[in-house]
Amino acid sequence: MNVGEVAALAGVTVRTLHHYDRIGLLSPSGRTAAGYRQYSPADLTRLHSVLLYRELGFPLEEVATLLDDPSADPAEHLRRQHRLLRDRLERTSAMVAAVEKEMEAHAMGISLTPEERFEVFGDWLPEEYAAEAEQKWGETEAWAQSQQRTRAMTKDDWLRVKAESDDVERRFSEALRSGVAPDSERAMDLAEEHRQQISRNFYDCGPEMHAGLGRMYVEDERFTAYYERIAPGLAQYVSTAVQANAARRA
Amino acid sequence: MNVGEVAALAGVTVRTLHHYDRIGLLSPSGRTAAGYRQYSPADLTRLHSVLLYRELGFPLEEVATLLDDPSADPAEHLRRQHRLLRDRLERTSAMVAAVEKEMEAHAMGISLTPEERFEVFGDWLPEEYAAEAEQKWGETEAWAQSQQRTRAMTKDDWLRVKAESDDVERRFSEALRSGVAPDSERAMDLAEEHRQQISRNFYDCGPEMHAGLGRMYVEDERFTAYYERIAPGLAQYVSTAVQANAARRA
DNA sequence: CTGCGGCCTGACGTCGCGTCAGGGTCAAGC
DNA sequence: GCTTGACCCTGACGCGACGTCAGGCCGCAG
Repeated sequence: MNVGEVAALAGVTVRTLHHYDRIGLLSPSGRTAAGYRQYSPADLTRLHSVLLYRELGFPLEEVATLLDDPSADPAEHLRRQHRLLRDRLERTSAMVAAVEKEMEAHAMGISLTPEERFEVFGDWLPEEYAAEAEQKWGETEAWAQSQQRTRAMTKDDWLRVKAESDDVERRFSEALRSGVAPDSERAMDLAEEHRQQISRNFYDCGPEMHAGLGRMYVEDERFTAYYERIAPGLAQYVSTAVQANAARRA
Repeated sequence: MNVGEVAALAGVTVRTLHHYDRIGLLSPSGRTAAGYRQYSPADLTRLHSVLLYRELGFPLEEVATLLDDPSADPAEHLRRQHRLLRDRLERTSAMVAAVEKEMEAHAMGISLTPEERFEVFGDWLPEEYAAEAEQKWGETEAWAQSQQRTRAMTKDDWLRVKAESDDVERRFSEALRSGVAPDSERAMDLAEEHRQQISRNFYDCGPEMHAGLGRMYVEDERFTAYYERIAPGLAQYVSTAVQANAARRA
């Protein structure tokens, strides 16, 4: 893909891509004979991360160090991005609530104290500060250990993890075949096991998030295909079980 | 208040306030004999709006035109800010969902298509574009009319609106006095009337938002005081009724 | 072979401040 | 009354992340 196409796809200008090239943040993996920039799928993946981190307020230089850190795998980035986005969500909710409070105060003819009105700005510092905090925390042992564990997944570990999930998937398909209802106790227990497995091995996955994944299993064809290849009807089955389990734990 | 205090309160640097002064975005309403900037409460209010709009991605010059527009009253700004924040909330949710999807895809060993991964960036353009859109839409008649209606609240209109809400508050306090349960049909109907009144006269207030307001009536002393001055126990009563009504309509 | 759109590389402009530099101000303590 | 240290002032330059030309090279449709 050449610059124009990438720019259109990612919703940025060509100039931005030029800039990222010059500062070494994202250099296309190839050039044509005429010097045209050629972007590979891997470049697009990187661009995606760049844009996410940028949106979250990181300076480009820091984005570069984050992405070029050889000790941070893709899953690590996804976890970080997820955390940062959830922070932002929380903060935005707080701001919405603050504005609603002001609306109501205004309607009633009450006026708020300045401290109160700025409090949502005051104790903020998350996104940008998150970078610093992370650097500081990056030095602590707890963090280092958790880093270690996820990063140090050897091929063996991966096979073990894969075996674990294969096991749950197999038991799901057995339950399906033997006519166990997807919203039954047994199916829900399997779903819960699935959730805990994800939390242990990949990322922190609460019931709410798990329910979201469940929906995806039937809404996105690729995830559907993944389960349907194991057994026909399994995607819908797992999806239902997962959502029933989420409802149960809520 | 002088610059340092304001800066600390609002969570910005002194330099930022200097900048806003120079570009005429926010000039303190007074100076001491020695030339020290003196910020009034009104200045703080303006600063608050400035920071909100800035956070939402508006260029400062545009913020200035928004705030200096004599045809936009405070309520108008609150409505706009509320709308923009909700847009942002939606967008951030979409991004969170996208990241979760990628996490799951990654865990399963599936890879997403580039189009898909960028779609949350692609069809975006809300916040910044919102400004443009607003300018374009600002020319349409429908918008102009709705502007007219809210802005054109004369003293008479205000009195009528006030009478309306006084009426509901009075009927609430009657219900309270005569022992009608706050989660009864009657109380909930009053709550619903309250909600529709707000929507008609002030801002669009859905059940969910109304429930939030209800919570505030007991959590924030000023709102509590407002209702308690009408009748003791009314704050809690209205709060319960409002939330019961919200639950009913959900 | 001639447009015409897309790509290239400088190079300068812009926005929203950060960061000194050089100097007055003010409340506190000696 | 005088110093001292924190806070304030006004330039003025710097910087990050691009926007915006300018001048020129592809590439392919007609």
